[in-house]
Order: sequence, then structure tokens, then C-alpha cells
Amino acid sequence: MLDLASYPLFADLREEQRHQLLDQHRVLRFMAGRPLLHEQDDGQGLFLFLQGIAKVRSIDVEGQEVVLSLLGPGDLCGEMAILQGAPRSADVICLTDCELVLLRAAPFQALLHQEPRLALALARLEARRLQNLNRRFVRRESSAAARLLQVLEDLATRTAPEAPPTAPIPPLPQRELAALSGLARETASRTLVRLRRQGLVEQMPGGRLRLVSCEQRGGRG
Amino acid sequence: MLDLASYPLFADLREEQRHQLLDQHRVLRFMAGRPLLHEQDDGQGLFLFLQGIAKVRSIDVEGQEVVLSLLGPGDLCGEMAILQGAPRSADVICLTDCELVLLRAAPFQALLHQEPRLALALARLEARRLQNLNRRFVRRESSAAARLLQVLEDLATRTAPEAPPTAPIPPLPQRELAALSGLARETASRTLVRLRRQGLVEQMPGGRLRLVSCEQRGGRG
DNA sequence: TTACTGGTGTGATACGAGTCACACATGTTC
DNA sequence: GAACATGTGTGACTCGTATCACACCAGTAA
Repeated sequence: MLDLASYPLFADLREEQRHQLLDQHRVLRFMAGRPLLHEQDDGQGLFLFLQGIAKVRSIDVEGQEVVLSLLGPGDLCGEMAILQGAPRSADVICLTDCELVLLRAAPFQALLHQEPRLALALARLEARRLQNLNRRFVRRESSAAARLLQVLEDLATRTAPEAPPTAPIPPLPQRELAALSGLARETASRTLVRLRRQGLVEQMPGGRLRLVSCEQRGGRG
Repeated sequence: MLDLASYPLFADLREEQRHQLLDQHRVLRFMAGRPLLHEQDDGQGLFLFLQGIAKVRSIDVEGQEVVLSLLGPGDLCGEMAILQGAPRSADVICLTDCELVLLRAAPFQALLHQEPRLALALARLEARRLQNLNRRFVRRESSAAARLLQVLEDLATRTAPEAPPTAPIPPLPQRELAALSGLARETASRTLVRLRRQGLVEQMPGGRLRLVSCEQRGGRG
């Protein structure tokens, strides 16, 4: 049985409130490559990730994909539309097969207006995301290698939240890794070759990558 | 007399609650160039901007300044530390002379745990910031011109929140504009010359800049 | 077998921003 | 006046990444 208590966002709530949020919930599965939401969607509903990784992305004026963040187990998605009453502002696309819970917007919204704990937990969640993005911003100007390493680390921790960032990473084509780090596919290829030669990244059976050392990340290495 | 009712964050509260937040508040003034907070500060207190613009910045591994966002009238600052219970994560430095209110952390924190409206308003604030940063991320990869134009627009709207983005911008040295847009000073100079020649930016008396047209921003113009 | 597909490595080249260097204009202080 | 600091424009060059082009290697279908 699904238990929201193990998710930080809902941990402070009373059992009965968590039950209320699960009213008419559905567990959904999406295949890798499938979109969860579309820009300009109406935003009726809230996704909680159980398994898998997805990317949050937007398309810039030149039609280029820009990846804003990654979502993994325990992450929430779709709460922006509920907070702002505005339509979705980005696409979410599964990178691996995903399993998630669709919560209805109505009970969530109702509880948000009654229970300070939920609103506060949500504010904390948004604040943490903001800090993550800030950190990413600080590192953003750095070299292709640093950007790629950061994406790999991010993928590793999203895949296995509690494991060290040297956990193996699900196999993704270079095209995808390039999009995630904002590089050209060819640059990603060249950079990966260099990182492997430097022993910073390891090729595992099945084409999976693994970070070896966590030192000197963020620099112009 | 200071009235919090005109600020969206506090508009939903009851009069008595707003009064509670103002307990022992102080109105402070800072000169341009002065820091409000330092990284690793203890975070006792909350700033509400009345007048002026400030930059939120961090220093990257190479000692370079990275500007994360701008703050202007009506903006809140220091709420991250209160939400997370963590020390401040960035510096805030005044770009122009600033006038702001220092609210005590204790009553704010107390009200946050009682009143869903405040917690919800804060969650909305954080969500909006996240969206702004996302938008900035999308445009970030673009040319020097696009980045500079975006900074100018941001400065204009922070200076006069309700005015159109073609409002005049307070005079800042090129060094500062460059830092805000993440460019080299020389590049900012060259880019400004080009933008003036293209008629996109206007030089006003006193060295103030003004955006002329708002079209084709974000492109590789 | 051939043909086709998708993923990968890698050379040649283009281009944009950073860097270094310097000229020129202000303003201030002595 | 001279000396100096600060802000601005601009040329020459470097360097990193994007882009274009192509080769190579699966796997699969005809």
C-alpha cells in the first residue's frame, strides 16, 4: 500500500490528512521518452515520482531544448501550476521508465489552505529547488567537462537518492547527455572520451557510465 | 507609517497579524555598493525592500562573481535562511542606495507555523522566483547581446515595478553591467555600442540607459 | 548477402567571447 | 599645472565550443 509518510513533503501531516490527499489517486507508468506534461497544459493534478528519472525542459526561441532540472524518486511535479493557478510552464519527459502517483489537485489545494505544515513544507521544497538551481547557475559558466560531470552526478543521485554519486547511471544515448548538459552531441562525445582517459568516468557493462572520483568537479578541468 | 498590506506577500493576512510581524522592526538605509548579508551569516532577520536595487551573488570556485538575481522594491530577502534553518547561501549587495525594513525572524517564523496564508504566500513567492530563474536559464545560452538586454530589462522592471521595461535605468558602470550579465567588461562595452547603433538601447542624460524596443529579445541578435 | 537505421568517434573549420594591451576622456588631489 | 584614479572604447590575439562532414560499428529487415 502506498504510504506518503515516507516522503518529506508529507511527513509532518496527520495520517488522516495523508489519506485525504490520496483520494482517487492513481499509480501510473510511463515509458522512457514519453512526456508527462505539456507546456500550456491545464495543470489538473500533481505527480509524485516513485521510480525513474525525468527531465524538465523548455524550448527556447531558436527551437533548442533547454533542460531545467531532473526529477527522481520522491520528487514532486506539477505543484507550480497549482501554486500559481497558471498553466504548466515546461515539459516533463521521462528519461527512463517511470512509475508515479497522480494526486488530485482539489484535495491538495484544500489542505494547502488549511494546514500550515503542508504549505510550509511546499515552501521549503521550492526554496530547496531554488538553491539547487542557484548552485547550478554558479557552475554553469564552467567548461564542457565540468558541466557533463555535474549532469552525471545529478543523474546518479536522482537514480539512487541515498547512494553515493558514484552509483552507476542508467544508459542514455550521448544525444541525451548532451541535451542535459547543454552541449553539442559531438562535444559530449569528445568530453566523455577525455574523462574516461582521465579515469574520472568508467564504462560499465551494458553501456552504463559510472563516476569514479568526485574531486575537482566544478572547476575548468 | 509602514503598511505591509500593500505587499502581496502579506496582503492576505489579518491586520493584527501584520502588526505582529512589524514588532521591533527597523527601517534601514544602505549606500550603493554596501553588502546586506554575507555568506555564512546566521540569518537572524528578514529584509523587505522599499527602495533601491540589489544583486544576489555568489563567488565560484575560480573567485569569479556570479550574479544569481536582482532584488527591487517589494522583494523579500533572507527568507531562505529562515525556511531552511541553514546559514545564508549568498551575498546581497546594493547596486543603488537602498531603503529597507528589517523584520525580526521570531514572529515571522511563529506566524509561518500558524497561518497557512503566510506559508502559502511564501511558497508562491519561491515558486515565482524559481520560474524567473528557469526563464533566465532558457535565455542564458544565447548571445552576449541577448544576455545584456535581459539584464537591462530586469533592472528597469526592478527599478519601477509597475512601469514598462522601457523605463530609464539607474546609471551603473560597465563593470557592473558586465558582472550582472556574466560577460567580460570589454564585451559589455562592445555589445552596448552595437545595441545603441541598432537603436535598441538609448543613452539618456546622466549616463542612464533606456531600452527602446522590446522585440527580438532572447535571440542571437 | 545488401540496405538501412541509430549510436558513436573524430577531423577540419567557423565563430564568439575572453584576454591583453592601449588610447582617450573624465574627475580629483596636491 | 602634473599626477593619479576611474570609466570607456577598440584593436589583436587566444581558446573553447558549435558546426559540418564523414567513417565505423552494431542490430535488424528485406
